[in-house]
Amino acid sequence: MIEVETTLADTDNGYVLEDQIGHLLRRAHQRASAIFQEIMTEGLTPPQFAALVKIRDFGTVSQNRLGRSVAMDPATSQGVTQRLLAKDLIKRKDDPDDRRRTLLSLTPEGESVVERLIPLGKQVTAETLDPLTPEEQEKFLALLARIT
Amino acid sequence: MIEVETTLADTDNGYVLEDQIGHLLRRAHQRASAIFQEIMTEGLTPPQFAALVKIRDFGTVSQNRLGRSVAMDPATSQGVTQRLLAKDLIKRKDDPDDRRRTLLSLTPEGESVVERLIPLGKQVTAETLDPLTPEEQEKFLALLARIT
DNA sequence: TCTAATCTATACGCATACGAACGATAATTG
DNA sequence: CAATTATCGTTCGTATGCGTATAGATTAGA
Repeated sequence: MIEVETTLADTDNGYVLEDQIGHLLRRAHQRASAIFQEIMTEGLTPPQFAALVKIRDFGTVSQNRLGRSVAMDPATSQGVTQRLLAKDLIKRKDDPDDRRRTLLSLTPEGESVVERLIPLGKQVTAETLDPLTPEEQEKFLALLARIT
Repeated sequence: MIEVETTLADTDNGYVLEDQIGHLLRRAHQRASAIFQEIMTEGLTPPQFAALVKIRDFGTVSQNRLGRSVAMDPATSQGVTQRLLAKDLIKRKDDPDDRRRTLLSLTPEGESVVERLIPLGKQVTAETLDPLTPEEQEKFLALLARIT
């Protein structure tokens, strides 16, 4: 994570960067990603882990539908899928019913990896929320979900 | 922004992706960026606008210090600075007191752009927070700032 | 003072992230 | 049924964002 230095002489002007939601979201996301990288193994990134968990939930899913379910652009899905394929965590086959589609599913290794990493995922969530009390955490998540 | 499709058959397992703070932060940040793009002009990105505002606040600042103040890696600062230079919104000169440094400041055009765009920045913030009531907004920002 | 640690800017590689465009295929609709 | 539309996966271009490495400059400490 990046050490942030405070501005000493804010010329202000009615617009303080540090009060803007976009800037705060960017920094909070930065911190969450940094915690993820520290805790998670297998060289998995947050989007890769999210995709993996979702594929497990679906069992079998097209690349496009996977992308929609985790809020990834088709172009982004493409890259994430490629990297999971390269790690042999997922496999693909043509959809017999729709020749435009490719169906994704976990490999046996992918399944065991997901199961093994889910506890770490919970640890990431806990550490990211650590600065807040349990009540605050609940309140915060509820509000955050609404501006999503 | 990306249309998110809900999983129908969550095999769950004690780990629901949609409840994880990292995933929610990623999506909220996505949405905030999308709103920014819709409203802002000049082809400025959120980090570019943040840097511009900060340079205005500082008056004159080294590239490195600018980066720290907006939570950007030195490598990232580099790219953002390059693009602002290419748009002629900022200028650079060598620091006479420290030959490692380069001092950044706004060009006249940069100054007028910042002043013109700040109202749009406020609009972005307002729209991003729109799903929440004013009291909720205040509470949310306070909590968000603490996990930053 | 002279060396080691730090700081600054830069460069490269990898991974999101999105817009735009494209070819192939499906679905719709007139 | 033919023509238009929509969907799916892919590729290209641009912009963060971080890790790592490097080189020059500066500072701190022995």
